[in-house]
Amino acid sequence: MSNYDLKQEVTDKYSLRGRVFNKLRADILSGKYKDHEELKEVAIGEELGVSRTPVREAFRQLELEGLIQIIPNKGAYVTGITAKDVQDIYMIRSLLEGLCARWATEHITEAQLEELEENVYLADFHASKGHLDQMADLDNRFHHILYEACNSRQLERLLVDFHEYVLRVRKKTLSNGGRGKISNDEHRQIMEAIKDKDGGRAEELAHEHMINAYDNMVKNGLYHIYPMEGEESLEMEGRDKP
Amino acid sequence: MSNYDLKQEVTDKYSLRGRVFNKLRADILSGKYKDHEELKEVAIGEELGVSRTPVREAFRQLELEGLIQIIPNKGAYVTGITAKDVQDIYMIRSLLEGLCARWATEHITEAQLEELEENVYLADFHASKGHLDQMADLDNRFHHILYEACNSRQLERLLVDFHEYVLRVRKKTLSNGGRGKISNDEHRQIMEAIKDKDGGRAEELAHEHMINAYDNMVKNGLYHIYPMEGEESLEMEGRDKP
DNA sequence: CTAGGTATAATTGTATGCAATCATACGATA
DNA sequence: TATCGTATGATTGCATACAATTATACCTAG
Repeated sequence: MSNYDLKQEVTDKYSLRGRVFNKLRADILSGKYKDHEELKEVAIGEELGVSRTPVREAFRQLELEGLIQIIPNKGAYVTGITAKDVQDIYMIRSLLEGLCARWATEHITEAQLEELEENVYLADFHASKGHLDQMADLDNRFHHILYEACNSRQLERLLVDFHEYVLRVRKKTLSNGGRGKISNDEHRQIMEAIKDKDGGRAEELAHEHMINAYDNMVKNGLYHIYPMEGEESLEMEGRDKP
Repeated sequence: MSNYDLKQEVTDKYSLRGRVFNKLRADILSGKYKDHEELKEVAIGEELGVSRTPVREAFRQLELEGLIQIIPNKGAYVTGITAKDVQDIYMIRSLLEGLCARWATEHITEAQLEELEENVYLADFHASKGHLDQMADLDNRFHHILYEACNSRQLERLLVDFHEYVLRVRKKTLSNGGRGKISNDEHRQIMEAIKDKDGGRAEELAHEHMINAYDNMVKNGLYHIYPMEGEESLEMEGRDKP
């Protein structure tokens, strides 16, 4: 995986609850826990070397993210994620990324615009060199700048969430063929539309960018639902297990 | 308030945690807790007559909904909701309701379509009679049918969530002037577009319907952010407080 | 042999205790 | 007087104990 770390994990990374949450989410999205599988508090707790309390708190959050369903007094059941979910999310994202680009056009600061330009410029360089990790970082960063620039807490929260989600089921999308270069060209167009204060064009370009990304991902089989491959293991590092 | 109950509260209503969650969310959205106010576990717990455990679990969920921010080892702080949040949500919703209508056109069942027709027909009657509560129920139900009909877990989850959200800050939007009638006319047009299998038109109509609803709400000052008025009190009914 | 019921086990829901962390106040020192 | 350090209190993080609920197994009656 790349060395890019989202600035804020959805929940804090250093509490037990946060680590349980992130681990379980990763395990669900990566397919370790199968659809409809029951998650038992004590079992999870023992596996991770923690008590039921942080496990329960993590469950509550996973439920709100739609990854598990909790039936009161019965149990927590994995909801999994299907290929259709991924497709739907990309379609939803394509609309929202468009809206985001439009709003960003109206609200972006000079500093943010400059960072966008620098991002595109740098990505051009790394694309030519085939530096995949850096490309992935810059891609993530590009979108996050727009999320911030759109000046909407609500939209930013949604998009950050979806982006997170997608990162987990996506293999290195940019690593194949010329998509890295093409993707960055699309970034450049978006950036220039924003620079020109052409919100409508920015919206349309961002919209298409997302659809292209999805098409490319599907066409090349670059995403998994339940891969079972040795993804980054998200171990509970730094804690002694009794 | 109307006698309409969302089929599923976001979290179950009869556990202590669920009641704490719903109560806190309502109190935040209704303005009982002001922006940046700190929520203390013991204080909330004592107020509601429960221990810290269910309060903590409710906090975790409220954090994910963006209503509070939890700073590890420090505390939970209310994020509140601003007029801009409401506006943004309506703009986001207008896009997603459009997408929902389009997808619903492709996936709606005969039974669902029939319920839509019945809904519009009935609403016409109640509109002429000025039955506000029934109008509100039918309005909610109309949208929920579409949420189900769109055949997308992801989109449904988002829209149900936003709808819930909006219900809390909205006074009786349909109660004024002729909006009830007009709104139902828009519903009819959407329904007919879906019946005609014209997804594009359904999308556009649903999109505009939402923008109209927002405009009407704002123009008439029919929503509140921090009202302090005697909203339904969402008491923790059915539990003895020691 | 099956249906129903009861006892028992397993699991979740809640409360509480203890440890860790953070805020505050007070005092010592420059 | 200002600043740093320490002590104390408040608050959260986690673990565990107990209560309530649900699932399972076994036994009995028909």
